[in-house]
Amino acid sequence: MDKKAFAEQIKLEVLLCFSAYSLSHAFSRFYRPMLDRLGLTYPQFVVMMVLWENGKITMKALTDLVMLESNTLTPLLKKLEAAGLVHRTRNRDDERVLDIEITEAGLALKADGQLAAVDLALASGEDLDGVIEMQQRMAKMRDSVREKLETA
Amino acid sequence: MDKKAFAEQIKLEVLLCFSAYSLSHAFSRFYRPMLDRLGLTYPQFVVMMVLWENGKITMKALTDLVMLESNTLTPLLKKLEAAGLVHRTRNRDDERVLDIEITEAGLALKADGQLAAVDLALASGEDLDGVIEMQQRMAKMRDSVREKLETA
DNA sequence: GACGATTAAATCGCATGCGATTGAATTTGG
DNA sequence: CCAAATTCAATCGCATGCGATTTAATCGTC
Repeated sequence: MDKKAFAEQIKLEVLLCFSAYSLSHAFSRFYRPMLDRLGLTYPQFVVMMVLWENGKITMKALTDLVMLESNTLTPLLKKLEAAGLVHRTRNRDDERVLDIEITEAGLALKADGQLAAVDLALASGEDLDGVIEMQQRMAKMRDSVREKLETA
Repeated sequence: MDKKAFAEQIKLEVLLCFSAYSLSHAFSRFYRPMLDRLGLTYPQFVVMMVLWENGKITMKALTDLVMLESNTLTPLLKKLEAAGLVHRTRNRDDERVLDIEITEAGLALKADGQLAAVDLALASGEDLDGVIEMQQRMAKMRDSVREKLETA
């Protein structure tokens, strides 16, 4: 079958990208009740995961870890700051750099937040080995796609 | 190790949900140049995939297929209508129902759109068997998560 | 047939994502 | 040393997602 004939038969439900897209939304909807109790949205939770682990980080390093850019993270971090969970300060040595540091109130959420992360991780319907394998393969696929985008 | 001790060690990079989240964004960013040439965003492309296959569909059926709600799809469909790719009409038999039908201009994008879908499907770094397996497992996981959300 | 319950879509508000641009600080090359 | 290039974060505009609510139409039960 040539590419055109194959293309005519392709359907949304078999597309890899749509499975990833709809899976990501499904997780986000599933997590909402638990994250609501923490007062966090899912992207805010992702940022807090980084801060619970690292305590302090620059904007640049954060963009690399969460794979989002400053145009997304700046408003999000301002909301976290308004909620009292982080401090945002300019770096003394290089004024271009923004330092982000978790506050006492942010640290106070750590235990509950990390417990939530575990509960959520176990809610996928896969067994533990399956969860680990799928997580690794999706991460590998993501890195492969990102690699291709860079070298394009 | 108890749950609390396990939770303290958990990191963003090993979370299943974050792999799905970052994979979905990676696909979206990777696809953008090709979708730009079609004049579509990724969610618009998803809707057009359904319409290229079905020609005509109700809003209700569309929300089930793409797993998004009318509050997301109404503005998106109005943009597609403004671009001349779809018609939106009220159903004669039941005025609550919105019928969505692809136009000639929308059909004219079908061949290019479906070819794009094939190119994109092959860009993940997995071989064909791996693509199919991952697609199926992600879809199964998504359905499992959605099932749990419903019964919660 | 009436009327409360249900269903479908739209509307509103808020929080992302991200391309494009801007502005400020630093680095680099001559 | 200094101007151009680079880097970093912020800003702006637009397009999602989605919870909550509203509006309109239909259904179900008496």
